[in-house]
Amino acid sequence: MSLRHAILVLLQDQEASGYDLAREFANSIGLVWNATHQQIYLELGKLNDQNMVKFRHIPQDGKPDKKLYRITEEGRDELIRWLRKPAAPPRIRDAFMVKIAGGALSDSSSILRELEDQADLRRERLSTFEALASKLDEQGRDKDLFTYLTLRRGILDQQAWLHWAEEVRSALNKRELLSTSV
Amino acid sequence: MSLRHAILVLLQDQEASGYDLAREFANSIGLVWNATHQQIYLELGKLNDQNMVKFRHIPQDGKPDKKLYRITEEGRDELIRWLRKPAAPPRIRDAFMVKIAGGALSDSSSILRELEDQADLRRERLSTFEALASKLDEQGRDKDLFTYLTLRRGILDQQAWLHWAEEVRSALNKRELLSTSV
DNA sequence: AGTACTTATTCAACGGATTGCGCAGCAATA
DNA sequence: TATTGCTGCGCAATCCGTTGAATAAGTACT
Repeated sequence: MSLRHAILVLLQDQEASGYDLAREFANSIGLVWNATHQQIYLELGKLNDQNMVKFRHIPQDGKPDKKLYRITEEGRDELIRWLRKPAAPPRIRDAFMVKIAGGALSDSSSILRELEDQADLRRERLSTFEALASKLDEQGRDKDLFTYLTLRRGILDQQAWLHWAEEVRSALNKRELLSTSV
Repeated sequence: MSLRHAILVLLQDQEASGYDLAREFANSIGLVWNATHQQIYLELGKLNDQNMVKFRHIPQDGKPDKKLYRITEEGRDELIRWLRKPAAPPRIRDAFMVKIAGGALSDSSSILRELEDQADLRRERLSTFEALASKLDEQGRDKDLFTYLTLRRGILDQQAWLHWAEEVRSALNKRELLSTSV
């Protein structure tokens, strides 16, 4: 429901092409909302039809032409309206956790293997978020306070996950010992 | 993609009706995967067509009749096959976080108000998860190890969120002071 | 020279998910 | 007595999202 609003948030302070937005969805906002380029182009089309954004055509040579979108008055109004009404709690859909819940069917070693893969991913994210956050520190984080707070959310989330992974490791190792000693 | 697998996990150790499953999706597994009753009934129909589950008709008096589903051999095979292949990382779609990212458009007070609403929800969840976890403690948590680990994930997640909320509060209060002193 | 990646947009098909509705009867509360 | 809530199942329309592909020209690497 609010891919549109995520796009409007991004267009708030910059004019951008669909391609630009897709890149940002892979990085900054991606922390909080995922979208593929197909979705973004589609949504930009709809937003344009509804006069929430407008674009100008930029011919380029060497590269394909692009459309630079900017938010309109109506778009900003819509965004503000949306910001005012309470957000629905996020739906949780974590396939890996479904596996954990059904873990009794697997053997510990294969769970641990996948746990490590997921942990690698989390560690990677953690260090990129930390790098971005410390870059903000240097320049004073008051200007980009909300970017900073978003990053903090990501950081705390990864840390909590990694801490949980520790618990899983020790619990499964203990279980392994019990089953082999019998 | 894996609502079906979440259902199969639940049917592993109990026979259940669509209604029973819906309740569990609102509680235990809901921690990890959300689904509405419409989705569940639809998926049960498909699973039945594919012989992953079968059901028996239970007439009841006072209450409407129900269908009690149980997992079949084929269902268990499918589940095990799915458990073996790596899970895709969960897509993140958190509308409230989009609001935070676009927070510069709102005033601090309305952000703080919604933050408190969300915090209430998290605190509520935290205490129900903790209650469930301590119930497992008493009976020894080794038998239901994976339920316990799933609960721990939920607990750590809520705690991390609440910790983040603290950071947001102090950051926004500081910001408030700065803007009023100018 | 061939392969692969980046910039840039778009379409089509399919499947998953949400929203809204409908039926039906019992129990409990206001 | 009216309303709300619980148990229990289901359909239909629509929307959202994913997957896969196509086009097109430049750059960079092997």
